Amino acid sequence: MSNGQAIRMTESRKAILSVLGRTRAHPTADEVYSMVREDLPKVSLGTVYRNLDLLAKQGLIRTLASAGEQRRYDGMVDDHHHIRCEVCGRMDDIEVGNAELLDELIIDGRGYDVHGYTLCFSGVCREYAGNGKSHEQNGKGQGE
Amino acid sequence: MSNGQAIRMTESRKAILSVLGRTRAHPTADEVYSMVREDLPKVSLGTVYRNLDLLAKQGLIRTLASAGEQRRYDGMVDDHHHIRCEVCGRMDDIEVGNAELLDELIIDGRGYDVHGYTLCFSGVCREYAGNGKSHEQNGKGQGE
DNA sequence: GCACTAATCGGAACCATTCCCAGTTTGTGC
DNA sequence: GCACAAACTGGGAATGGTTCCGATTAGTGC
Repeated sequence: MSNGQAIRMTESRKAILSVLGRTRAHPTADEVYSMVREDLPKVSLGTVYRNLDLLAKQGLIRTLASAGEQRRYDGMVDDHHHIRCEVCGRMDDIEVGNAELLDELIIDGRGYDVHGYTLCFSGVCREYAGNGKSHEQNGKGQGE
Repeated sequence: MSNGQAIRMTESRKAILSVLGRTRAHPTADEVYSMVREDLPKVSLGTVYRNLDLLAKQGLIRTLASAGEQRRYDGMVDDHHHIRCEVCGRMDDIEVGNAELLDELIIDGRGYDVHGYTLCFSGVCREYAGNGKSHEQNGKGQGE
């Protein structure tokens, strides 16, 4: 999915890639910002946003989906899926069987040229599970 | 999925349900707002947001996922899936085979109590397909 | 009608993200 | 190393979706 056109690898871009490469979390833009500032204290938030966007377009990182939530970024670009905690919003990788089954699922694409899909699970992470709170989001089908 | 506790069905809530019930589009909050204002010209945006949220919690409508995008709402709460145009952002329903296969897919939930999943396809709608523009988003796996 | 609660309005506040622009850095040809 | 153009950056302002808040209105039980 690289964009053909290679981009110049500046200090700030290297720092962003390094930050995303060495965390297994899926940080938001401002989390990336504060981590990058440990290496490059003068970097600006605008630069972080601009470069996250650019690196995602290049296919070097990945942007994760979650409606109305802050955008999150992932340094791993190979094919894997995620689960989001409905309580605290953290995201983890999740191991899934043969999700490529999905490729054969579409019956009627309504005239769309289908490129891909987002598959994101939702649930409650270990930290918040079983403490009595009922977090009934949208259940099966189309999570929040 | 209803919340047990029934809510009072006020004019503005009825109007929102009616608007969502008679469109097959998946309007954003401010599209709902302007449609509701045709019936109830004095309704405020805050009320629309509050009630969309409330109705979604009640399971009477559904909130649709799409990272960094405006939230969209759907009056159909039964189990179906969506496709989003990468160019113009519109969302349509899409017909999918036995997506309940997904229920058996999870191998390692990383300690999460898994509640459900979001499955949203991405592509280019009829209107923008085949006009030479290359819209290479994130392809297969984890769309934007 | 009265008291009480829930819902609403309108606008301000909030916050993630994008835009703008002057200044700096980088790459290229010499 | 020097000059030049293009790309990049920092800082801050602007934008736009969403939430919050105080005052007002509507609904409910008595």
